Amino acid sequence: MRSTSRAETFPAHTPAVAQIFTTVLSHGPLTRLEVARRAGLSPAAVTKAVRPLLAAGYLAEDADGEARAALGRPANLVRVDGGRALFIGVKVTGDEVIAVLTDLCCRILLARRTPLTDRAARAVLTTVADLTHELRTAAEDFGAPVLGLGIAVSGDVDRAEGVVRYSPFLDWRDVALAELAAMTTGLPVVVDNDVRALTVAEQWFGAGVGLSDFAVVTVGAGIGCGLVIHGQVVSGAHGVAGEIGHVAIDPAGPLCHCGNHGCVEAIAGDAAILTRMREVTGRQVTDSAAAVALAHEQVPGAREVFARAGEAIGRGIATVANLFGPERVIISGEGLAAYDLFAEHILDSFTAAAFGSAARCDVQTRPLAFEEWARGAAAAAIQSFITSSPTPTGKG
Amino acid sequence: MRSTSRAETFPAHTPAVAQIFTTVLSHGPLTRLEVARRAGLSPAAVTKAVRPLLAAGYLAEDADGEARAALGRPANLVRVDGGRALFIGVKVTGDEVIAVLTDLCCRILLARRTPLTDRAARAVLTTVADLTHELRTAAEDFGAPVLGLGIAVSGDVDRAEGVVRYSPFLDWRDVALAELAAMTTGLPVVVDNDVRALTVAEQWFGAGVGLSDFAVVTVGAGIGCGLVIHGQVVSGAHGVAGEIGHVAIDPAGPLCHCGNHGCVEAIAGDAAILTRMREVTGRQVTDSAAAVALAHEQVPGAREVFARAGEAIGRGIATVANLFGPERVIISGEGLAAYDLFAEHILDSFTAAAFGSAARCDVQTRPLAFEEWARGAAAAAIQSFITSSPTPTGKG
DNA sequence: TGGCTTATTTTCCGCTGTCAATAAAAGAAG
DNA sequence: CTTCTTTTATTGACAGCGGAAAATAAGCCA
Repeated sequence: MRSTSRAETFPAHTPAVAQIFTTVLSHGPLTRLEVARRAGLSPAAVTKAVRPLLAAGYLAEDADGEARAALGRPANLVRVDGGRALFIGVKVTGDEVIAVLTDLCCRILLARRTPLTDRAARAVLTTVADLTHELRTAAEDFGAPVLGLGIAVSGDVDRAEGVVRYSPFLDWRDVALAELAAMTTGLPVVVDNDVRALTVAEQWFGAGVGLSDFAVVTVGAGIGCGLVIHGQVVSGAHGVAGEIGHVAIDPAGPLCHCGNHGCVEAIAGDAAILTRMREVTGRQVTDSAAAVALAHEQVPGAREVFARAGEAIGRGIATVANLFGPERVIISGEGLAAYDLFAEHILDSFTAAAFGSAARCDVQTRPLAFEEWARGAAAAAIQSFITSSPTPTGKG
Repeated sequence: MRSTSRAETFPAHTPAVAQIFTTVLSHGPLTRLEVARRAGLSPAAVTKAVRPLLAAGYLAEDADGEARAALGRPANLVRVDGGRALFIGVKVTGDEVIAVLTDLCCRILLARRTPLTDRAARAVLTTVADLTHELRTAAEDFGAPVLGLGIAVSGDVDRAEGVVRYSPFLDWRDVALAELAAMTTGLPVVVDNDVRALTVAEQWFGAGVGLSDFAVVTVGAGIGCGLVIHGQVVSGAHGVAGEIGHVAIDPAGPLCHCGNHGCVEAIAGDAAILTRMREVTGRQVTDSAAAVALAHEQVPGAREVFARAGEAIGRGIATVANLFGPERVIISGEGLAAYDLFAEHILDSFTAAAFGSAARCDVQTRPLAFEEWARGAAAAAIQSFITSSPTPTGKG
């Protein structure tokens, strides 16, 4: 997180405050007593932590809960005032930049997309700055300040340093994106890997709320995976983790760009599906939509291409489940457009390949709108805003 | 942890004390200043935490460090007094029970093994109790009390509850082993999965010291894997994790007892190697030693069997590395007896299959003496002794 | 014997979160 | 309409942890 201007910070002077706030953020309006139970604190601590947050406007008190227990003093529900602060999330792909404006509860207020003609860092930075400026201007209508900018990039990203180590799609190496973007926008900036950002969004605002161990699998051009273990997003000792796309499941499978045979991505990635679809049907298929159409038109062999892809994904998920035993796996990604073609095969092969209790893992799917990646970036910015302590506390 | 008698407990009234103690335990004798730095605390806090531990005899002060900086007041090294307390670790296999007596530093003082004729829980319990009694009697010579008993069992074990949910090798289901053993021995008892226990031993006393993300892979009858992520051992939401043995790497591979084809264990487990060795050489091979001998004798095809197994293990490890990005992978297990036949193939296929930075993961091997599994159980007991807080502090 | 340097201890001190008591806000009971 | 009961929220005293800074200790070196 870099910032040039002295930006507004979150008044979380103690871990307990941050924890209480995130509890309210994730679990909707709650009574103070309920918050105390969920956060493992005493009610007194909650009262004390909530007061400054109310005063600062980050929390609000609902007049009254509708459905009330007949007896006793009525409870006052505490909720996050989403309108108190705004955030911008940006996803940079090889072709375009997508930006969203969200509130503190990570609800999307506005979305913008701009095609990208030049992938050089400088050009991308300009586009990001322009979009940010545009959304910031629009944000004035909402009467709340924009307090952070999150940028999601695929590849090897060092979030702590704000540096994109290596992004194959953009052909970037060691770009200090957070620092550059902070200078041009004047906002605190978080840069993170796109899948990890999406995982943060699920952890705080999605299907991962309340779970300490889950995985997010994204299906699309690449096959990615974000892991949350012990309540924390896994980044890997060398900054890379969750490479489910390059889990090799079939030595006899097609050659992957990573040099191995039978990676999940080499079977179920968009490009792989297109290639195979061309081989099988003999037709010119140039995009995923066309491939899906062929399958829906019952063109001979077309469905089998998706079946094979689904099977590969299912086996990849089973591998994840066998290795760390998540409570839930959330499947998402642009590739889900073809989910009706996949679903059964994913689940079947997952069930077959999951060992013992790992099969008890709950496999869900979640549609992924095009702005969702950018929302992930916003979630990362929100997370950083809340947890980045104003007091310089090191961690061992 | 269940205990019938009021056992001696560790005076760790605050997390800082436990952390300081484990720092000294893992990182050998240290000056207080050094401990403070490593634990991220102030020197004052260390002094305060160390005092009661010295008084209770768990820590001791070395008169003086030999190699001293020329200048300034000489430092006083603080170390754990291993002789202060003893622990017993027991590993139960299908054939025998192995027990070790260790000191607080998890150094093995004595080891015993007893064949197992009856796998019923009652019979095993009797054997465990006998061995425990024997070691406790012998422990009197060391002039320190035995403060805990750890039992390691393969299969699905719920450590928190002390229950063996399901152990295929023993054919146990829902055996409340900790409670039973605590009743018969009067010691605090920890029951854990064998691979997890071994992982704890590596984390605290072995090659995992100081690492927050690493994996332990065991090669033998089964292929197992213990994971430490974010400094904690991964247990999985349903109590099962690290099933690297049932990661399927080749749909065309041999049928595994789990019902899938090409699991790592179905290629590289002891039984798989023996079966394949018989097929390839046409000889009667009944144990692993014989298989290793054939390979060493250059019997045609024999080396290839091990090569194939090594390759499977390497690919399994690469899968772990791709998904979690550990800093290190420690390979161990009885199967390492054949390591010279494996090594190259494991490393080659790991390097080939690891994606990007995952290949930077440090792959080590570590010989595994027969008592090592039991030592893991002792490590679990030690860990539990130190971290189980006397004050009932819940965690959310 | 001073001076210098580094290690350890001491002495406050702020701060956090708990405890126990109290206030608040209803409906229920008389 | 008052009083009781029940549940929620708040208050204020308090204990304890860990930090900062200053003091002290313990050697080397002139």
